[in-house]
Amino acid sequence: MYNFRKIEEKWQNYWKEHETFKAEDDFSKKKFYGLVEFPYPSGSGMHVGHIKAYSGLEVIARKRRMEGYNVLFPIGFDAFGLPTENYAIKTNIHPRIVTDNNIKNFTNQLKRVGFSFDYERVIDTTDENYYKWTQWIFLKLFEHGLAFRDKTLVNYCPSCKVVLSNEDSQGGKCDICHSDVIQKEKDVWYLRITEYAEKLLEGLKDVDYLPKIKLQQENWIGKSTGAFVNFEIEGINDKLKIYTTRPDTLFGVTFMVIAPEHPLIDKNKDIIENMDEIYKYREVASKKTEFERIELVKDKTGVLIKGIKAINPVNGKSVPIYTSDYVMMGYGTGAIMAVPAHDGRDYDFAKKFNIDIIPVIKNPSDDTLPYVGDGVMINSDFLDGINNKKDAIKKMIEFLKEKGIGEAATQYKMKDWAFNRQRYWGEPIPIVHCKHCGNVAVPYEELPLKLPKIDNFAPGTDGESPLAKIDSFVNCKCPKCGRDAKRETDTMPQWAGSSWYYLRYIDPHNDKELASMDKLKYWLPVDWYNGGMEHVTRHVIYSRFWHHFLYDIGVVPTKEPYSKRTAQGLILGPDGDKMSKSKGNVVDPNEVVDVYGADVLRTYVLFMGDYALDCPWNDNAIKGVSRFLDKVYNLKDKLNDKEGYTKELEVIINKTIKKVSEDYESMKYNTGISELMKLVNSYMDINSITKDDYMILIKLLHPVAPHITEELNEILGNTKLVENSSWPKYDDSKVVDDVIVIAVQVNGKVRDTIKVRTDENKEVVENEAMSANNVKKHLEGKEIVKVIVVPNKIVNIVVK
RNA sequence: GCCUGAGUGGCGGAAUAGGUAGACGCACAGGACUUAAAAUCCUGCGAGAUUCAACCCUCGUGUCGGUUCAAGUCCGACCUUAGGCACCA
Repeated sequence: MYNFRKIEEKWQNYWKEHETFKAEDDFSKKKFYGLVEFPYPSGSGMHVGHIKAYSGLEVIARKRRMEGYNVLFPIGFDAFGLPTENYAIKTNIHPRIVTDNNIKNFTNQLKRVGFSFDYERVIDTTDENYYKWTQWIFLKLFEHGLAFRDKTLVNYCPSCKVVLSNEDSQGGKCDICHSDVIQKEKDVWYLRITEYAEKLLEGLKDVDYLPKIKLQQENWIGKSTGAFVNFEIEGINDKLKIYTTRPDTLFGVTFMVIAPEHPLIDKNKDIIENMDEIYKYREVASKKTEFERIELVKDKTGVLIKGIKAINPVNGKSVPIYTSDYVMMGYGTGAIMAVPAHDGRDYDFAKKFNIDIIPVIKNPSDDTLPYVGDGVMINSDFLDGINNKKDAIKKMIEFLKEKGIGEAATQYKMKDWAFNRQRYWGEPIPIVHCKHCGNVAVPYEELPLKLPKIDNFAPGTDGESPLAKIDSFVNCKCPKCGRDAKRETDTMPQWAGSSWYYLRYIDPHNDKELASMDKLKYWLPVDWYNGGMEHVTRHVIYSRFWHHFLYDIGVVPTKEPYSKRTAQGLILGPDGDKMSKSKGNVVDPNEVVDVYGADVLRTYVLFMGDYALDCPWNDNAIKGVSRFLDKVYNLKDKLNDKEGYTKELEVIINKTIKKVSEDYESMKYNTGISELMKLVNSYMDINSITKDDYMILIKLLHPVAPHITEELNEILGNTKLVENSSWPKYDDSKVVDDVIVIAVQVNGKVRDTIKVRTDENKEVVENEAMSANNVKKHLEGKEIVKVIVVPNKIVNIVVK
């Protein structure tokens, strides 16, 4: 085995000394900005999953350097967050110290693997020079009315007196003390991301994201089109506004449903006859946890509101109004028109409460209801006989508009972004609450608003942040009127720092602005962003939102932050399960580097399977990769420049360059590496190889296994790094063999193979095929119906 | 329930403008080298039938149908599995 320890240490030191991977702000050069998701520096150190995630773009970054690009390939740390805070609570060690140690540990590990990051540009979201600008962006959002305070219901544990996330309160029980979680009303900060829903959706058209990534974002944004329709309330001067995506089915409305919290109820509590019953229902519904709501999907509950009725504006029919928790206040108008014949949920409800069901679209196959498909309108007056989707929707919307009872409308599922946590280890929200002036922004020149040093990180009582206990932090003067005021004590969520970090890499030490426009203009957009599928909705959408906003206020020069986004698959444990400490199937990258070296680890994580798919770790398979690199190294003993190579080898080499180049670009690293293995096998089969041929292998392998290739390059007497050399080119005329083997089928079954010249004319090929030994046998006594010759591919003889 | 992927040897996985299924690697078996082992090198390796042996033959890419000279690949219906969304009107 080659001495990887010595070689890898040597080259890592060399790269560090010579700043080999430093990105230059030289605007005359063509640039490539490759981005990987920066890690959360957890106490348990790096995971092999990190190695896989970074190795993908590492290959591209190194290839780009060889192609002459000025490459920015940065790394940093997303270091605010709960695990560190919880660890601090347990051990009473300050999160700052914990974070610094973890970052040190991560950095050492990253360097041991030899990633070509520019360590001059490392950022840490918990650094006050960084979060100063996170706070700055928040203030800009606040200034533009996109950050606001509103009441919401949060999961609250009355025993621990803390606000819990959904994850920490599963099944309605507090994760820590197992008592019942209640829903508590609280004032929280929101970012108005819904304002950008359309722009975020629209922007997807201009970027190159994997189709499944675009789809997930589209679903997350959840645009739907339909109409608002106003229903009169019988006898009183009031209206019920509903949202529907199916205005075509208006004639099929047999009842209305409103959310339990709908204001119509309280507004009319004097005429409603069964308020007691409704109050009771409302209370039960509000206590239902998320979990129960999902479980009880099929069992519809609700209460008929007695005393008020709605009038269907298209036919004047009087219909009952129910309240049910299957309609939610947070979407549309919190009220729906129910068409049980053509909606599954309305149908279930109607069956349970014995309500009329009137079909308005003919089910083309049978009369089964509910029928949610398209078809011809029936029982619908002026819509009868036309197709619902093609014509009825349009016609109905025109009708609604003309009569002034409704209009076309668009809705989004996406909700505003709840932007605060009651925790210590996060960016302080730079707002002061003043009795006289309300919520007042901390002046820009006072940023960063530093996180005060405290000793007790446990959450405050009554669901408050630990910061609420620090009087010297809380008590302050109102920046506007100068009177006594109190600071906001909540901190920002972990998503904040990661929403703009790619901008800071571009100009990490700037203390005047978050990044200079000149540099942003040169480096943006990120050319290629790779990361996990789990961040495709939240993180990527949040950062796109911030970027769009920053574009609108003239801080960044592009609309979209990332022009391309890909995602890698997980590395599963050797048992095929997701790696987790509790299962004991976690592979430590350090141990692999100790035994096999960094180059083997890097090569293996890329070779183990399709980069985009999940794949189990296999302790044995890594040996094959180790053998491969040994062979590459040992080939140096076969060097002999005198001997010229054969035509056959020339084709193999050209084909390899082509295939490897293409495979790297499409992240098919596994087949790219297998191609290199084949090339090595070809080299092994001959007596000696030339330096030129060896260099091709070294260069193609370099992005994957850079230490061994730099070493071999030096052994070959080159003074220029492989990293600074050029990517091999192939000759298009030399990627095809002169003679190829093609299969001959009889009735679709392969019976023999023949050797023919490439692009040989059809007649010759046909004759060859007919006279192949085993083919003749199958043709005996049969009548030839047809002969199909596909050039350079196959011959198929059809017989009877 | 809806939306996405994925189902191919003992294992990880190759091969899709339809054209020799199983590249490459692992594991395994036999051989060479060695006092021996490790390492390395060579050979074999989907299943079955047949044969002294080879050729040859049959079957085979989750299931069932279909289109085609030809289907892992296209179409229809389903099954399993992973992930995402979830009473979104």
